[in-house]
Amino acid sequence: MASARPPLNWLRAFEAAARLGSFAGAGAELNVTPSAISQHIRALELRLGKELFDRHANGVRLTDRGRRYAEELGRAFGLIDEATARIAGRGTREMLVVHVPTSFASQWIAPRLDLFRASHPTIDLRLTALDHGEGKVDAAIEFGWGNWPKREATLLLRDETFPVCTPKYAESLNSPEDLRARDLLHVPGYDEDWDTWLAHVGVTGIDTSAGSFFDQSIMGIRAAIEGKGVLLGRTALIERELASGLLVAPFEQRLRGAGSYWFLATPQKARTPKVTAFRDWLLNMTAPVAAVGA
Amino acid sequence: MASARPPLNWLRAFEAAARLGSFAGAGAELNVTPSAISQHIRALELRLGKELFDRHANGVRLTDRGRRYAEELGRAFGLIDEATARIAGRGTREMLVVHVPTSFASQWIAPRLDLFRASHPTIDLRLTALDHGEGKVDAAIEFGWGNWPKREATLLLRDETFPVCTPKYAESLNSPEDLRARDLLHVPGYDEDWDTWLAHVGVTGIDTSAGSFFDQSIMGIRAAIEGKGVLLGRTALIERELASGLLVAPFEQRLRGAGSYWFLATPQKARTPKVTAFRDWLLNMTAPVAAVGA
DNA sequence: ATTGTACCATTAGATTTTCTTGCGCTTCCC
DNA sequence: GGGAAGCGCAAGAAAATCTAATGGTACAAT
Repeated sequence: MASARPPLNWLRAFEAAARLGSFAGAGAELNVTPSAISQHIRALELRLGKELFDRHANGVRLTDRGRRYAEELGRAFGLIDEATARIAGRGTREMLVVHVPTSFASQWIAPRLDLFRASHPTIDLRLTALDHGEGKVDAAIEFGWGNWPKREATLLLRDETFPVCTPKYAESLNSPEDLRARDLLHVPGYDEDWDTWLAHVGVTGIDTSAGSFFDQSIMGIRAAIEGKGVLLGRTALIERELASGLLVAPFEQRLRGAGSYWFLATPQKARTPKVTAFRDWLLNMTAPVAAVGA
Repeated sequence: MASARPPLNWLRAFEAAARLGSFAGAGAELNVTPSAISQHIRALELRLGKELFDRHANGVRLTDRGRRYAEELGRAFGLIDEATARIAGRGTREMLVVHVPTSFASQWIAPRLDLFRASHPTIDLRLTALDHGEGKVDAAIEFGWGNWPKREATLLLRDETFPVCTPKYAESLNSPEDLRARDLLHVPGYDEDWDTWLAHVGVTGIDTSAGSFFDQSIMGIRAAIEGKGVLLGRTALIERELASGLLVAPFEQRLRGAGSYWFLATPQKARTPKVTAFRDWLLNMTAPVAAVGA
């Protein structure tokens, strides 16, 4: 009878406190303060009309009743964990759900996933480009300026913007002026676009309203790889293509943008081990940066 | 491993939907909208990386995986319910926690508890005078004007205020002027006090700053029963004493106050069966009144 | 073919639940 | 005597949950 069941979060707090022998220990396991645990257990006792712990100034002790209840709850939670592990098919592994731009996921994270898996075999990643609403994902990676409200923002990558194309396409590009006669590939949505770059290198008279436009960088990258034009690329998303020679930078001028890629998580989520582990791994994979609390 | 466990409320929503075969059915059982169930299950599937339901425009169908998972979760929740029933010692009975003024609990509810228990044998009551903070109690009974924010208020009792004392004490009280030479018993905190009543009956010159003062009506009632003075009593709290003759009203003038006793619950709590049952019972026990949404 | 009903999906914002913070207290150890 | 550890409490902040509104589809009834 669901309606006689106490709130499950209270039971979770109680079971953890009983198993670990302290509110402080339970708080550490559940990533909350001991005060939160105390309030849950107090509420549970109010609801049940029974004392589960004897209170002492230097710690709590389970009552006999509390110990029996905790044992049974422990078995129930064990069943839940086993069922979840069986259904998810990952044993003691856990899922980390991250909201990431498609291009960053494909171009930057996917090529390194083997490294993450090797160093964190118990964490499965789910990268989603969709917005699932508040609290449904564990963390996010966003491009911007780091000033998101209510999120801890950790700087991952500063980007540089510069033209790229195939080596063959580059043969006819000796100076930026040569872009006039070529197809420009655009990915709108950033402050740095063809106008910005051309102004940066002091070239005028090129029609930047022409060319092909893509909603996502990865589409433009693919078009460039297929030799369909010159893409205004960004470092983070094409470093493998540059390294392999699939794409080259026909000019050496690069534009340092104001935006960067940031790792975002709410303070509560940021404290969970899997989020911490992923963030630290990302930081290891990128240049040293300082975390900026937003 | 607690950290790989999905949020328990998501599991609860999923298990109910699976067992009842619809999101609408699960919503009805858990007193939430089907939309809430839908969002929880979607989030769970995101977290697990597995589909638990096949979606159809006219309803959902469990996948095989979903059915297996729901069966195991059902067993776990069954363990939780059994353990809770064993510890609480009330089988399928459930606890209703109500925040009530001490005097109202003792003087009005307690004398009728047998009637409530007889008509609702599956609901145990816990009456508490303490404030346990938001969301820790299921409902409240308060004295006031019915304008609490965010609470559904149902009028229970309008009160009348008038002097009461023992029959023996009343022998020397032929008119309100006779109160001048007697001990007044006060329960401060109401708009209607001795000053108000005396003004109401047109009597002046009685020192209402003298006498004994009690923080709770039940103390004053006991003092009156012990013949220690004349209490300015209120209908709801002394009807049994009046009926038994322990206390009498030496004068017939009664003061209709502005305040009343109200039954309060948040809209969410108000929808739960046990809260509904208790409120309806209270209404049956009191004069017919109209519910006022606050 | 049309209409009504039932159900679920999605998004934005409201509400509720949960949690943190700050402070206070006690016990125990050094 | 002082420091460390632990829990309690209340107020307010943060997070989680939920509702409302709208839209869509399938199916049954007409």
